Amino acid sequence: MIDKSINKCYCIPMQSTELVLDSKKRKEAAILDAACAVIREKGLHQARIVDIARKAGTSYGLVYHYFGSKANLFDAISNEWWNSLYTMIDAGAKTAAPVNEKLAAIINYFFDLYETRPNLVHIFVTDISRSTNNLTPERLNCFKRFFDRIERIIVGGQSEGTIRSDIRARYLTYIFVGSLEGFLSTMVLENQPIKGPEQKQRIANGLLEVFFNGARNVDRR
Amino acid sequence: MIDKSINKCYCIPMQSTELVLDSKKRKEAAILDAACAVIREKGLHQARIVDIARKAGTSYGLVYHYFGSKANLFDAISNEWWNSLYTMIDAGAKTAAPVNEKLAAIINYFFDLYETRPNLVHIFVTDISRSTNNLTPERLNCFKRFFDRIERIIVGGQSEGTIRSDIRARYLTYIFVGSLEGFLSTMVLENQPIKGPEQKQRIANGLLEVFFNGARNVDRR
Amino acid sequence: MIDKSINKCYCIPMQSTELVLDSKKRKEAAILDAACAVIREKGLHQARIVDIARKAGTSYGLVYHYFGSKANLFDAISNEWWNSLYTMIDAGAKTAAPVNEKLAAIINYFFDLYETRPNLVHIFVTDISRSTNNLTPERLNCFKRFFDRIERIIVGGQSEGTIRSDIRARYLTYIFVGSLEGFLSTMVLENQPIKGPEQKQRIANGLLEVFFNGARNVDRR
Amino acid sequence: MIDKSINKCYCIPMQSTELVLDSKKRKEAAILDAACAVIREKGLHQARIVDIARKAGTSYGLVYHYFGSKANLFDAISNEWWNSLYTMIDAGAKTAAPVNEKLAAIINYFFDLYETRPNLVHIFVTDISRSTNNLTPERLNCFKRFFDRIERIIVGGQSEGTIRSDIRARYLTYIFVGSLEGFLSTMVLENQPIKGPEQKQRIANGLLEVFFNGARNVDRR
DNA sequence: GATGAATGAGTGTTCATTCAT
DNA sequence: AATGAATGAACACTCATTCAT
Repeated sequence: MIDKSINKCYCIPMQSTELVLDSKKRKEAAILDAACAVIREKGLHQARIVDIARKAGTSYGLVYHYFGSKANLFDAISNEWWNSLYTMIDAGAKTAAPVNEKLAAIINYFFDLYETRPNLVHIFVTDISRSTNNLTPERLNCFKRFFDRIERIIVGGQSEGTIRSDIRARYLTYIFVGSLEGFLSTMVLENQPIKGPEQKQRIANGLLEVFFNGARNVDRR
Repeated sequence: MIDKSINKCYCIPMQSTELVLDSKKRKEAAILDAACAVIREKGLHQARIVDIARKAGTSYGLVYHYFGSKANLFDAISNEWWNSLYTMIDAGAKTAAPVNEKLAAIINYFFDLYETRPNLVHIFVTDISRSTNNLTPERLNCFKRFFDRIERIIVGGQSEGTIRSDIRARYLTYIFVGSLEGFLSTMVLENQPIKGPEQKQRIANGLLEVFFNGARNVDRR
Repeated sequence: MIDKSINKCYCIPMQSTELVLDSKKRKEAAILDAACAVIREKGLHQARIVDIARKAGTSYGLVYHYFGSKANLFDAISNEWWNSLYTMIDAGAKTAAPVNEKLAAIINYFFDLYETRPNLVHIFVTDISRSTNNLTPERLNCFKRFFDRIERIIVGGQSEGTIRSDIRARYLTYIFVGSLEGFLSTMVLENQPIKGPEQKQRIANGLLEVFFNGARNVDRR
Repeated sequence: MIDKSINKCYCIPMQSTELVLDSKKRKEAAILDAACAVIREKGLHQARIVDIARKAGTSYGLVYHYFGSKANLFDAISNEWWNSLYTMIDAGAKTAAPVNEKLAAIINYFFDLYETRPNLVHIFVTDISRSTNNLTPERLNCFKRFFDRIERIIVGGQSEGTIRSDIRARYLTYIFVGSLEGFLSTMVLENQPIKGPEQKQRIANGLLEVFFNGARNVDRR
């Protein structure tokens, strides 16, 4: 259900079916990969183009040749992040799956991505989400589009009666996304790897459980 | 229950009972206030010492006279944030109040602070929480101390049987803090003021409701 | 006998046999030359990188491109000084020339250099020799290596019986180098040019004469 | 024969005969002492007024109250150095002592001073002698006056026939002072203390011996 | 006299960006 | 396409000096 196309690494997959992946694309991908690694390590502002180029095995002139500016380079990363995310959510939204499955898919998407492309998730949590530097209206919009999509799912749940309507869908959206990001942030900032699929499942279940059924001890109800 | 001492503004309270608030403290406070405003507006990295000084109505030399370096200045802000937070939580923790009240107090603390000192909350959401620049072990520790306190409250709830024990207290902590931060982030980044005490109450209730009882529509159960 | 390779100017020799002296080396040399001039004029500390760049006809950014820092730039000058000096002494030391000729060669080296590259000699007398700023162990070592080489020559003289052994070779070294530096310092600080080869010869002879035979009037002995 | 007044410490001698040494003088002396210590340690340029004041146990405002500026403070040290030196030489010059005794007195003056006030000698060797920063005509004049006095002594020796006249008195002056400074520099820069009066005597003798009789092995003559 | 708050000129250094080769 | 030499705006920070108290 989940589009995992984002999981593909930027750099040349060894067993690529296309025999000729032209050098241009290859370099571009190497630069993007390197950019993710360096930005993750140092943060967007401290990430120097020279470092990125060096890590990508090219000259820094080439970075400008391909991307024009540091801002553009970051935008390329950002856009890829958001587009993958939107695509994934939209693909799920079309299905007739119940709300909890749709939300589960989103949670899994993030955790899967954290395993395959931790740098990107790190950048999302830090420089994409919160940097005041980057707080252009355009960038805020990316977030709104994300929230809107989640909200639509939740509204869907409210319409079909599976989600309570006495709390605004927008608020529920913030709570859902906030919880998810809370987990990701901690893992990312403390550099914790996910220890096996069971832990991933446990966390995902915990998130969904609390979101749907709350933290209250049922025995006492 | 909640220690609101942090709410006092750094700058000279107009109706100060102490007639003499020595000039030194006054300047220091003015600089801290200005720093919060500028850092909030531009982000830590883009905040120039000259701007802060100008906004504080002093020369930039004085900023160094008092704080020694930009990093120290930011640390002063950070420390004040964390210490106020710890103090508030600890004060609440001592009481015999039920878990939900303790958590409500924490939620209220954040939302009240957002009204009285929005700059500080903004900085928390952006530069204190997420900046990779600042990811020193010491700064991670501040976060851990915060989480540990929340976790202790939740463990308390698990012991007394009001909070379910089938989900790790640490996970519940991430969910609780994440939800709360989710709201704050949105308000902060979209520059939304809280429209009156009713809205604040509605949000706070929403957060607690979902955390304790979940988003599921009870009718359908 | 004396290796005069150091006498070559950093900047492009007008009658260079190599048609292509790549621009990179040329700029680097121009910067070093300019650095010598500015440091000589203002002293290491007062020498501003901007001045050096301007005198070299480049931007100050390029100075950093090539040398990384002011300290590195100064080290480059220093190292060149010391290496040339060591090379010269070592070349002379290998020969079977008598001690007085070896010492004469060293004296001549300094005075020749003072004519061809007065800036460098000036810097040696002031910033290389005496600056407390620069008194790192590494820099002291450079001096020690210089003294060790002179001492070895003098010990050679003591062994072969031409130099008295009742005074420690180390002391004689200090006296020899001190006398030589005494002359250089005066010329350098008073900005005196050497007036023709006869004066140079007279000074060199005076130095050697007194070092070997003393200042006492022989008639009276 | 040698005026050792310079040896007195700036700060209050415990057994002062004047019972009341007014606080003003005391502070001034403390500042001068501290200045010597700090300048010796860091070099003139790196010596901060704050450091000097702190070491002197006063506020930096007071340094300005007494000395007006950093340059003045350094001049006070410089002047004291030169005046003591001139006084000492002039006192010796008036006597009918033979040249070698006069020069011996000068050598002893320096080495004695190195024991009692090493900081001052250090500053002489580094910042007074060689700093290009300080190369004002006035400061060069101080040196000239020193050299002139030595030259006069040597000319005296040439007149009375004890010193050879085939080498210019000025050159002999450079050689004498250079040798002496060569020793001092080494001791100062390597932070070597003089190990007892015998070593001091040995060095002084060596200097005079070589200056008068040369380094040549007499057996071979 | 004594203090230290306040000032701001001055400078080393970084780094995105341009462009000739 | 690819390189890296060259540029200069921008900024943190130092520290001598002034001056109100």
